[in-house]
Amino acid sequence: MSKSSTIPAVRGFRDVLPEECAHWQRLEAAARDLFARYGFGEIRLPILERTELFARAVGETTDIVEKEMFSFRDRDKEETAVALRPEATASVVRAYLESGLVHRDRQARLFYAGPMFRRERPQRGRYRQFYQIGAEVLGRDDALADAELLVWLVRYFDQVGARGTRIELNSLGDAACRPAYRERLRQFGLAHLDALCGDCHRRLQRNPLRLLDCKVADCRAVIERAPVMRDSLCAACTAHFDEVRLLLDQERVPYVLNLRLVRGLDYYCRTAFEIVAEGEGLGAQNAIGGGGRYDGLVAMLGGPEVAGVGFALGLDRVAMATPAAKDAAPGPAALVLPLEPRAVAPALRLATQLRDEGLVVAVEPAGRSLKALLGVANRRRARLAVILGPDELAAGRATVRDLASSADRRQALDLGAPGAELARWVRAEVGAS
RNA sequence: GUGGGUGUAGCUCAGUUGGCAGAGCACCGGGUUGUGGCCCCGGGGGUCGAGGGUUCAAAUCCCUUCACUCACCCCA
Repeated sequence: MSKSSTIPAVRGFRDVLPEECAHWQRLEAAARDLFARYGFGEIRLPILERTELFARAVGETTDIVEKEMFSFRDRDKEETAVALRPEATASVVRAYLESGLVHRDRQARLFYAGPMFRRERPQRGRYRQFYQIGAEVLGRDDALADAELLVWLVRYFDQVGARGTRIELNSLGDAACRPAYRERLRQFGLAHLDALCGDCHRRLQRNPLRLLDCKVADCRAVIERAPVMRDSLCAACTAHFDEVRLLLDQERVPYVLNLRLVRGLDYYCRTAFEIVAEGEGLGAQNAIGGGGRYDGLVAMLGGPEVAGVGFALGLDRVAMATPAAKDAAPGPAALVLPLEPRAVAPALRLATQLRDEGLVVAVEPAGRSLKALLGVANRRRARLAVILGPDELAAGRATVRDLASSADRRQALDLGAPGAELARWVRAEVGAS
């Protein structure tokens, strides 16, 4: 007689329940609408890719690839290493090349929405399965493309009512100027080794740029004096960055320059940005979006030299930074209440007819007292209770009770009438109440 | 991966120096033969996160473990 135990969800994985889903759908609908206006088409991508794709695109030595991927071997002959995608840009570029989009029209404007997976330690706003909405512009190396994305983001946050969002902007340089800067920064770090924290020692080995955004006070004091990327940008990168900023200023896109902004994925170059949400209980995970330019990525993934720029929004976090609809979901227009088993079939008949006419209708099972059923109707916030008991069956007419006014329309609803007529009657009652 | 906090009813939480497992809300039923909300009465619900140990006796003390949570790290 042992009670079987429940099976919990996997660590870091969670359910998004209807109430929260309603909020998410609003956020997604707003994004789709705005994407359409900016000429983006949706792309639906696989959730599973070859591990190699991310290793090459995101970077072998990034945390994401080194220790955060859900990676395993498929049971095919080659035992292919596959992974749940930790991000989608690599997939978009893979699809762009594989589908031949690259040949049809070098420029592509694509958006996607869906779950990503990273095996990090869960915390508020950080889940092992999280959702991103993202956009990519392929085949465009001009500053206009970068600026358009940022304008999109500002319009989006405005549209969904995200409060306290801030765009942080930086330029990371390109293949011509970044390596030299990277080396200068590394040398600087080595020269101040004993003043830097343990994390920074590791960063120095793996990704010197990361020194720039260390949060330890002692490190920051040192980093203040470190060389700045902006002073190391080549002429082309400077010109590109200046034009992006000029366009943003023209469109009155508010942003703050953050010369210490670094992005974690290897493929970023030139424009890099992050959207940070202040307050609103996001905790430490307050980056609700991020993106930038990745001009070398297409070539890295085996394609021609094609530029690209894009962003991703963390839907879980955007949801936390935007107000959910305050008023609870409205109840059904009518709740049909069969008082006895004989009334069940007519109840379903009636409900189906009304639903076919577009009304929101619910039906309760028989077997409970009228009192109990009306209690249900009240809790569900139904507008009308449609009562089907012995009297109603005999008369062929349902009693309809208006839950707000407590007014009964006894012998009111002709069960033999066609659906459209029933619906018209119900609509009139609901509208009149 | 590292460090801190918290796990008791569906939810929010009490639970004394170790001594019968509790409250509020929610749910179900009754108070009214077929009329909801408010009120009154009653009821069902718990392996006290899990496993082990100490003890006559453990929700309480000890160890281990899991989950959640906050920060680091990382990132959306």
